Amino acid sequence: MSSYLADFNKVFESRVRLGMMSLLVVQEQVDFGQIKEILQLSDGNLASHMAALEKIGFVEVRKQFIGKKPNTTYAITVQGRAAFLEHLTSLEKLIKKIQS
Amino acid sequence: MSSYLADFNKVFESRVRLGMMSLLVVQEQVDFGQIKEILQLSDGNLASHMAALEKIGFVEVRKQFIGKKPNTTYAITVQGRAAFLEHLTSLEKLIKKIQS
DNA sequence: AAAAGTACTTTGCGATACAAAGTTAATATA
DNA sequence: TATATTAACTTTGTATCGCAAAGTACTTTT
Repeated sequence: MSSYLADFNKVFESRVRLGMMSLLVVQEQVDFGQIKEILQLSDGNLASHMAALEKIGFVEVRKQFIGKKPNTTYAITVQGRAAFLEHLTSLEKLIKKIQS
Repeated sequence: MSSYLADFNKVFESRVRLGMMSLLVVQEQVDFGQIKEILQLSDGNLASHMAALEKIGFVEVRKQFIGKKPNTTYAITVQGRAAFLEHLTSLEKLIKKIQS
């Protein structure tokens, strides 16, 4: 791939993962149920995309019990935040390049 | 998919097509060879992604001869430009939403 | 005891991305 | 005139992806 597009992170070439990161970057803690509802995902789809973000260290999982119910919350990591903002920055640059 | 991400055009969820549209939106005429070199694509990959953009009416093909050599140039269509700018606009909105 | 909730994992399939090789048609070269 | 080259594809094959649906494990509610 050319340097023209080198800054775009491949992991963000997915609406689902883009959506997840968007949620996580604004809200420090988001749980499974919230993400599922907001992004309208099936359990499996949510789990697998989140696993991908986890695997590369962009997201951290926190498992706890709320009352008697299991609860899984996700949080963005420092690297995840950096990578996502970098990605958005290169998109912004692209937009500006186009507008000028 | 949630309304949160509904504005993102699926056809632009590809670095190659994103790159092509970026080139075409700033430069009215881009030919096969230029795109190939700038985006570092194989002939086949270029042709198939461009065919996808053509098929949905975002790009127009112009075939001509330059001297005695065949030359294929691509140009963005009105709809293509509109759709791409819309896509970028929703990304901008996302960025702003996040920054606020 | 049965049903439901939470968070997955597995399965299976259709779509996608890509390189590599093959194709077509013209031109240039030996 | 045979062969190689160039340009622009198309075809083929493979690996990966995205997703729904079904299955699993564990717990709680009925």
